[in-house]
Amino acid sequence: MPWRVSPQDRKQGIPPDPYRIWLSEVMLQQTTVAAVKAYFEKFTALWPTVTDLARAKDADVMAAWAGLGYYARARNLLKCARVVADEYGGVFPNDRASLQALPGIGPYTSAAIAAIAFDLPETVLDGNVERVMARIHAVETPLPTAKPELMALAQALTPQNRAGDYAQAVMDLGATICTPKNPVCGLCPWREGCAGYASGIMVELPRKLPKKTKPTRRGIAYVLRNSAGEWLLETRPDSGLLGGMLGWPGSDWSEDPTPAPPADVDWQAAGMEVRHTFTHFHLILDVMVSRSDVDPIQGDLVPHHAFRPADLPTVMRKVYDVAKHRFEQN
DNA sequence: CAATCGTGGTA
DNA sequence: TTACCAAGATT
Repeated sequence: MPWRVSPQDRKQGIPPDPYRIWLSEVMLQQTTVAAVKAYFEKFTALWPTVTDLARAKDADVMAAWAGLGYYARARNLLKCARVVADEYGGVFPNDRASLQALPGIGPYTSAAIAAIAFDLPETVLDGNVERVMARIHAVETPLPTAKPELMALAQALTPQNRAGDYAQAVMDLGATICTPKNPVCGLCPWREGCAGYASGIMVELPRKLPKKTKPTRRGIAYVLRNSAGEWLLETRPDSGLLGGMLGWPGSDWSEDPTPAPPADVDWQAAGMEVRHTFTHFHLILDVMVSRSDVDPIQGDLVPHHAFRPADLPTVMRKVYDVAKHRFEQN
């Protein structure tokens, strides 16, 4: 993983870069290593230091984050970089409390940075550690009720030395051996001390409270391109779903959406709907397209050369794909 | 504190 | 096709 200190660097006494540890840990929140890698490389290439990131334009950071999800992370990332640059002289604070006071850094991330970047004996509790602790101690209390109990167990095992390496080792174990499904107990170095394995219930742990089913909402998205090749787009409000991201104007997303065309022109149905699933609902979007040169009621016209579909969040890129297909039919 | 907030891979 | 899941934070 590109954010880890290589064995050679470690041997030469080269310490981890708190900026890279912080950036990787924020990107890894609820996100797989595979998805993060390319984004981490892109961000560190564009902005090698926290001071560079602090000077970036908001729109550039949001565009670079597009596709990774949980966009509040990107807004908080930039806020955090600016606090570190302006109030800490570009140097991350090296204690748990100061770290957790920064935007976008919660209990897990503050502990991870403290342990991994500063070699402090803090305990990290993420989904991996929860699962490993629940299994080796056969904790049958369901999550999230079990969190305090699992934290206490994790703290009891955290070593005073190299807590960061220990934390990463437990997370690696959870990611590769002690996996949610089909754990590879035959290869596990902790098998002999594992109460879950001994009683044969390891696969069922950690238990979780049942989840609610996702409702389906509908909506209408409008894609307009004028004769100059400009696209009608809008920057979404800073808070809420897809906050701060670029998108197509549209209706509300609800059981029965009200049409809200962003310009009083002739709209054509694209003929194909877009389906997308968010954290807590399914969305079905009807796509309307138009070629016209009327002044828009809402949104901004973006020149063709300045518009990159990759800057859109995924649901909006799906809308673009459908609209593009429709435009190319004529 | 329960709800909100993305996406892509996988069984 | 559907549901579940992944190195959580914020309100």
